[in-house]
Order: sequence, then C-alpha cells, then structure tokens
Amino acid sequence: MSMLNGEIAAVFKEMADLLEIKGENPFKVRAYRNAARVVENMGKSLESLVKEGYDLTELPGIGHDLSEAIEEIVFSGKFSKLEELKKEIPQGLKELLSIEGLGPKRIRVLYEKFNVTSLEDLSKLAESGEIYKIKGFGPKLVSKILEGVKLAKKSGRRFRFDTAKPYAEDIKRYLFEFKGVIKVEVAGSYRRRKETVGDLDILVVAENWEEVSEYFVKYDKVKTVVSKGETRSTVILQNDLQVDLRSVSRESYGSALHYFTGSKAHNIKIRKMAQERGWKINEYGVFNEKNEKIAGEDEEGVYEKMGLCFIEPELREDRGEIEACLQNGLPDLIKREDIKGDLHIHSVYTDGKASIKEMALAASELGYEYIAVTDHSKHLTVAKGLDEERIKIQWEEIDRLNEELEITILKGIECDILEDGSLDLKDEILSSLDIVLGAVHYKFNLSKKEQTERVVKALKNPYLHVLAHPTGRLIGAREAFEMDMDEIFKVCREEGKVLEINAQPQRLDLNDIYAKAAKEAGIKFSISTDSHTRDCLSFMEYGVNQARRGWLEKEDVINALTLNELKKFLKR
DNA sequence: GCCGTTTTCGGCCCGACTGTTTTCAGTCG
Repeated sequence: MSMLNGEIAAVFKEMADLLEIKGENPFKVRAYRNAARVVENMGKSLESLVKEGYDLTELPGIGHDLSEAIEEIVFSGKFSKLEELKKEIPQGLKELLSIEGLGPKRIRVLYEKFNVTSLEDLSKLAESGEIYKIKGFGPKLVSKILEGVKLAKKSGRRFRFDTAKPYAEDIKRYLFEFKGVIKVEVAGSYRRRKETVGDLDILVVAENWEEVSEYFVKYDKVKTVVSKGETRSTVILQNDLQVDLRSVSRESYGSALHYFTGSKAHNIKIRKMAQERGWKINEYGVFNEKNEKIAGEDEEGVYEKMGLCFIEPELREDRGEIEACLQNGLPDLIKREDIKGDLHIHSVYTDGKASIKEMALAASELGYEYIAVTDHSKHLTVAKGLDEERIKIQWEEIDRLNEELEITILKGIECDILEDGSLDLKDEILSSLDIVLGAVHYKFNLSKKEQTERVVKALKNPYLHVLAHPTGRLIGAREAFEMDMDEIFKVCREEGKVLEINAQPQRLDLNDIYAKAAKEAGIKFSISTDSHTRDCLSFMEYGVNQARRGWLEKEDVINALTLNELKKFLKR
C-alpha cells in the first residue's frame, strides 16, 4: 500500500468541501485547502517523509492536527474525520459545489429543505418550480444553475494550455483591432503558463470601456454572455471556455496585472507582507499606512516596494519563489532561444510522418544546431519499431545526410524499457548510438515497487542517457504510473542520467513539481518534443514553459549545450 | 485548523458582481 501526495491532497480537499457544506468555520476550511495545496506542491513523497520520521509540522500550513492526519492517511489509507463527515453529509453534495452560482450556503439550504443530494435532484427541483420557495432563488439564478448542471455533467472543466492558446491569441488580436484599446494582456494561469487553465483572464486598458465591453461580447466565438459590469465582463465561448475581460486603468495596470496573474497563494503571501508593514495591496495599487498609493503602474514597482525583485509569472506558485527572491536565489529561467537542438524526434522509419531529411530541414529553420533521430525500438511493433538490422540502415542514411546538410543529426533511439527493466536492443547497438532514450510504453499498472525496480534497472544500464516521458501521464486522460520518484531521482543522480521534459502538450512529463525536485536533487534535463511531424517541432515552447515552471536554468538542460559540449556530455 | 519578539487567543486577503433585495448575502476570482 502506498500513498501519493495527490491522494493525500484529495482527502484534504474533500474534507474542505464537506466542512464547507456543513457550515464549519471558514478558516478551518481554508486550513484544509491550504494544506492540500502544500501537499500537492511538494516534490518529495510525504509517505517517505513520514516513514523517515520527519516532523511534518515543519511544513507551512501543517500543524499538530494535520500532521497527525497525514500520518493516519499514510499508515491506514483513511482519514477517520473524513469518514465521519461522509456519514453526515451525502456524497452527491460536493459535486454541486462545482456549479456556478452554488456555494456551500445555498447547497445546504437545498439539502435541508428539499433533500437535494445530486445533480438529478437539483434539475428536478428547478424544473418543478419548487426551488423558488427558497428565499434568494429567482429565475435568473435558477437558469444559471441549470446551465451549470449541464456543464458539470459534461465534466472536465479545465482546458489544456495548447487548447486555450489559440483562443487567447485570437481574442487579444480581436481586442487590439478596436479603437481606443491601449493594452491587452492575458493574465491568470495562462500567463503563468500552467499546463491547464480554468478560464482566461484578460486585462484591457482602454479609454472607452463601455464600448470595448460591448465589442468584446460580440466576439464571434461567444456562446453566452454571463455578465457585463462596470469593470468586468464575462462570456462563455462555444467550446465552454470562460473568458473574463477586465477594465483596468493605466495607473493601476501593474497592480491589476499582478493581482490577476496570481497565483492566489503567491498573492496572499505578498499581501500579508504588505499587511505586516501596515500597508495594503489590492488590484488598484500598493497603499501605505496613510492610504497613499505608492506603486501600481507597473508590476516591477509592486515588487520593488515590497523589497522584492521581479518574479517571473511561471514561478508565482508560492513554492519558495518569494523566499528565494529575498535571498537573491531566484533562478535565471531558461528561454526558448537557449535551446540549440531537439533530442527526441521520430521519422517514417517508425511511426513518424516525415522523412529524416524533412525533419532535419524543419529543425534547421528553427535555428537548431542539431537534432537526434530517436525512433522506436522493435518491441513497439505497432510503430514498426526498429530492430538491430533496420537501425543500421537508418545510420547509413543519417551519415549521408550529415554530409549533405548543415544541421547535425545524432543517431538515437527511443528504446523500450521491457517489463523486467532490460532494454529492448543489444548492448553493442546501444553503445554505438550517440544518444539512447529509454521509455516505458506498456505495463503501466505494475505495482509501485515493481515499476520502480523496472525503471531503476534501466537507469543502471550504462548505455542509457535519458529517461523519456518519465511518468507516462497524459493530461486529462491517463494518470502517471506509480513509481517511487525519490528513488528514481536518487538513481538518476548517482548514475548521471538525464530526465526528459517531454514537450508534447498532452504529456509535459516531467511536470513542474517533479522537475523542480529533480533539479534540487542535482539532475540534468532534456527538453524535447517527441515530434512525429514537422509541425510538432514547435511544441518546444510548451516544454520550455514547463521547465520554467520547474525553475530550470540554461545550465540544467543538455540541449541548451552546443553540439561539442553535448557530445562530450553524452560520451560514456 | 494554523500561527505567533506587539503571541497561546484571536486573528486569518480583498474587492466586484449578481440577484435579490430595499441594504445585502452569497459567490467568485
């Protein structure tokens, strides 16, 4: 039995939801939510910390009770207080919380007066008209709730970054076309380059807000206009993505941008710092004890007044960035321009859609110095994986192309890690390759112990350089397979192995949290696109986003090395 | 439930919008 941080966080979130519906002290609710966030953001396994006897109350937001709670969850797999609460509060109620317009208070009334415990109950009550007997429930609220019920049934309310991006860019373009619009910026988790976004928060500086707002809600992809106010308008697009447009004055632009970029946890920490000085920070500015505005025009000014340097949006998660800033320890984050090559590329030899030459030329256009062709190995039969014979044929072609082309093509492989942890090709082939990626492509559901042993064994193979898409997760589709990541990091460190940040927008694997933890463990990274077509080469941007969120610098990334440096690094 | 050189009680970030009121509660970000 093993317990992932995410599972512990889920217990705390559920506690928070149920306590909230029960009408408990809102600060207690907040304490649970806060603890869930802390647990989620940890790169290290809480389970192992507990077993090592670490004092959990050292963690921020974890005190005596929650520390005991974590131990209980780790050792028994259950949290007795939650089990008790579950008996008291019907399970269905917490899914009602996700409905727009329904919070704990209204849910409680619905339950107590009409025994509503599910989306179905709620629909029926609303359609029967009985719901209007509750004070505060009018026709508009009810129709909003019914809309929300429909949406909740569809589930999946977050959008992958790459899904949201074209909309964000297009709305930006659309707004800029309107007369009087001076500035437009997409804030929120989008600006922090989070792998998924819940909605788009767009700030606009304009002389004529009313007209801009009017114009905004007429954007052709708008399905419904949710609200239209004096500082904010909200719409839902046809794909159910919510977009908020906020009017911001030029003088408050920086404060507003900071405020709406978040994260919430980052903002709260900064605001508390202000509070300690007797100051106040809101979306309009930084105000001193005499309520005089002392900053707000730009973001840099807001940070400066708080004694901080500018903190890149990707870092604003309250994962230590404020403390690091105070100690001049903020990372100099890697940029897309630092990348000199792509080390995970497929070709028509296996399941790629373009020839090696086509991929190489496309990479050349991106300004790369080198690429590695890393087709699949023979175990992956569905992808026509290469055996020892066919790979030699591929080498001949690469040799010819290297004569012909400016860009350097490295001979690589994405070699399957077999169930027993051995690699899918013979050592004499592996040893002749410039770069060997190892990857798990099947048997995702081994036990944590077995999976860890499997990958550790592969990492100990002297010819393997990089562990590709290390956890196997697919955003919104497949969970990471269970592995002891602390152990994986330890072995990588000892063996000098590289971890990939796979830039495919549905993978982004390693994720930000693990990347940060792995960096702290002293591990190097490859940020690569796993491209199967020429267009996919542009996914590099997403990989770099995730790397930045994981605090990575140029020095941490092997494909930011020049070709010569890289070759030296890859030498066994 | 957490937290603490103005500490072990009494605070806990802050403002906008909506729908329903007729001065505000609930919700949201």
